[in-house]
Amino acid sequence: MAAEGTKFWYLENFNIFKDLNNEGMQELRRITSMQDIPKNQPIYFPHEPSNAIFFLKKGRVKLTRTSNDGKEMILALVNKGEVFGEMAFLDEGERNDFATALDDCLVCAINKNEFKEFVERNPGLNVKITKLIGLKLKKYSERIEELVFKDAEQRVVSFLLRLADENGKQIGDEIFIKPFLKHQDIAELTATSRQTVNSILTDLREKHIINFDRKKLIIQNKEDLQKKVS
Amino acid sequence: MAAEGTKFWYLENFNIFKDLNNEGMQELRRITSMQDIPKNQPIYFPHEPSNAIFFLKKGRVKLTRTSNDGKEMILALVNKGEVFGEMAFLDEGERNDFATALDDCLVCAINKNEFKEFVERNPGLNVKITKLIGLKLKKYSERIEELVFKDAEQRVVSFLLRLADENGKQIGDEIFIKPFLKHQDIAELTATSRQTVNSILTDLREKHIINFDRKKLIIQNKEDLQKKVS
DNA sequence: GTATTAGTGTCATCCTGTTGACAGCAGCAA
DNA sequence: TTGCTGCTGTCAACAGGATGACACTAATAC
Repeated sequence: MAAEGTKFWYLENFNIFKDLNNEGMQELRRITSMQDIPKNQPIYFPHEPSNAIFFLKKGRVKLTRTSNDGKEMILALVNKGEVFGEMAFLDEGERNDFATALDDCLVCAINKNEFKEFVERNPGLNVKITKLIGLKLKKYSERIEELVFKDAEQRVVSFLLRLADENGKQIGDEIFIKPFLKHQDIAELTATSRQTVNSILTDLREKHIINFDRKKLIIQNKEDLQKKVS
Repeated sequence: MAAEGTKFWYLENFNIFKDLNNEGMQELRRITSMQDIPKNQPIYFPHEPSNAIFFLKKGRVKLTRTSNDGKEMILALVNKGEVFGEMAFLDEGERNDFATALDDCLVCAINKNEFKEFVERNPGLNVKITKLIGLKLKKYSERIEELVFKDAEQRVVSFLLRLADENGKQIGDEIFIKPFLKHQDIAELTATSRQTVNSILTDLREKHIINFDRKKLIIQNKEDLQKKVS
């Protein structure tokens, strides 16, 4: 589902390291450390000093924030091949989000200071990092727009469509997404309640637009889904 | 109200050009063009090609988005000394927001391609641009958090406090903000309705926490205001 | 195999904030 | 001055969705 070769930079789910030469890759390997993170384990906490950026090799990660009165929201999902915690690069003093493994993950941690020196020696990375952050900016602005303009059903449907693009496999005329998420997570991603997510999903299932269980989601009729948010 | 000299980069409302040497400044001047934009006039439209970035010398600008069914929201307010339209630098093909002058403005437009070449010759700018975009990212993430966690009154109050920080003048123990905004604009900034903004402001006025008319806002009791969002 | 826990399905209740409607006011134009 | 237009103030009616409660089912642990 990756959109390689398109002219739109923000569709290239880019690996910022792909143009490095051999020495570059070796050096990069030297300043990184691999970590296995079991499912549901934290990767970093809010208020912890920001001293690394991460590259996700395997699994999924969620970045969350908690309100003063204990409610949770998911800021973003991170998929295999994506970078997270990149605000460390901008001298963010301490984390203000909370990164947790959604599956068993393999994470590649790069020390912030070593990375900065590395970027100085490989200045081509600068633009890539800027684009990476610009990409997140674009995603966030779309998120804001959604929260303002769309109702609960449209937000959930938009999320399902995004999920299909990022994690779906087309099989015949259906799109399979596996593993799925629990309803509570979808609620925290779309700013609704668990119950509302459930009733929206159930309703879509009754109309044979989607099907799902705890493990997977199947989009049976993408067109009808898209009509709901057009 | 600017927080110069603080250790937090994201509080430095920074002029990305301030460390340029003389030649740099001269060259910069060569590739920019000044434009007077009268109040309420557009600066750029959605879907227009993104071929310049802007530096606001005088006045205020709003960046808005419109939903399919015609509703408006304000993505950000831009104050004197700030950069906007910077996504052009990242090869955004066309604008996806709408920039309008809120006052009579003086705007400095820098051609995208010439600016890119300029940055290549002044690589110190790279990090500054990245931080600039990172700053917006941080602001947007806070915005999302607000939309998810806070109710209408808290969102409006948070906005007033931000406005006080960015545009307020402390006189005695009161903070003056002038010019103010119309209620409709505040509604579009805080994702509420004009009527709700009005009733919130009126309520705060009755409690002698703020005072306002069409021209100005006075914050009489910042502590009480802060208590509402703590 | 059974117990325990985590997640799902469903409902009635309530409440925040939207909507539409209209009156009053300020500011500008002629 | 008169009129027009855009903004503010207020209210009643309505609705989308949150909340809490509880039964049910799948997954995991023992």
